[in-house]
Amino acid sequence: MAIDETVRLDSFRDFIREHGLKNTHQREEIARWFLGVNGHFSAEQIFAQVREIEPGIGFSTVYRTMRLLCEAGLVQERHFDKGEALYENLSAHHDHCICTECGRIEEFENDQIESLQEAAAERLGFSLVSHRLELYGLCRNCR
Amino acid sequence: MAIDETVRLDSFRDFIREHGLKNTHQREEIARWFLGVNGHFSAEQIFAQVREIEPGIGFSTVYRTMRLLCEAGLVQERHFDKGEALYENLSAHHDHCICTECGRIEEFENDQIESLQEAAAERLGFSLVSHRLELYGLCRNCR
DNA sequence: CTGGATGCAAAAAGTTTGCACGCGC
DNA sequence: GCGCGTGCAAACTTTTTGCATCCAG
Repeated sequence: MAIDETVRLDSFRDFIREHGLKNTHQREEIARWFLGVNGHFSAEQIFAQVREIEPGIGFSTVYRTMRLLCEAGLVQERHFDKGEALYENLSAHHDHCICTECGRIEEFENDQIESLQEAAAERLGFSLVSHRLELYGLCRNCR
Repeated sequence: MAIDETVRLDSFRDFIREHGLKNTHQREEIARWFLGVNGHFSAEQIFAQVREIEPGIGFSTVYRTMRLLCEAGLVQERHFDKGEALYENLSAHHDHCICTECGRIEEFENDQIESLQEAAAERLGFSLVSHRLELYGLCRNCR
């Protein structure tokens, strides 16, 4: 995990360099923090966390850097059932199971479902690029 | 479909009455229009359409009525990959296949996937209430 | 008549943009 | 030094709310 984080951070630095951009302090700190966590965070949460490390940081820089991380293919922006965007590290693919009561999010993967999806898209004449599967229900503690 | 629409409209009227609310002109027109269409519409689109029938209508009334329709279980609010909310009639369950190029949305259903989802949720200790499955890809015309 | 519903405008919430200054390269 | 990046504030977009008035029951 620490290793993976380092690899991903390097991959972000490469992305920056390859695109003729600059590797600033702020980008470095946002990426370092975000690539090291698991879960789903809003821009506001990321801002709050990174501000503890880099006090002068601005909101826009968070948005701008998160967009960069998305373009670099390291992060994905998601909209669960609210309007607000949540960012998530993109590594191995997985789907989400969300508790409607307490908001707890579990991740899972299921190859059988994946291949049925592929087939379903094909039947509609689509070539499948990606998908989104979210299960909503009550978790162990809430039901 | 015309029959179904009438049933659903009556069901909305019942919901209103049972909750001690009032069956206003505006609610009636919004519900009548929306329950009669297929597809996914933003508040703005609904507003524009209903305004042709009921010119004086306000934006807030659209939002308020759509919320009522959701509470009545007749409509669902969805967020595809943008922040903006889209409303959809909730009748038979189906999932969505979305073209990332032209935005075309196809609906489908697949019982095999449904039961695998049930099993996957169970394995995580969740009792499944609902789910959301969206396939993204290129449609026949765009690929 | 009376309380909920409406339309408007203002406020919120979330996100983007313009701009002058600052700092990587 | 040049030009991209930053922070700030203002603008924008989408949705919600406060309030005076209106109208359904």
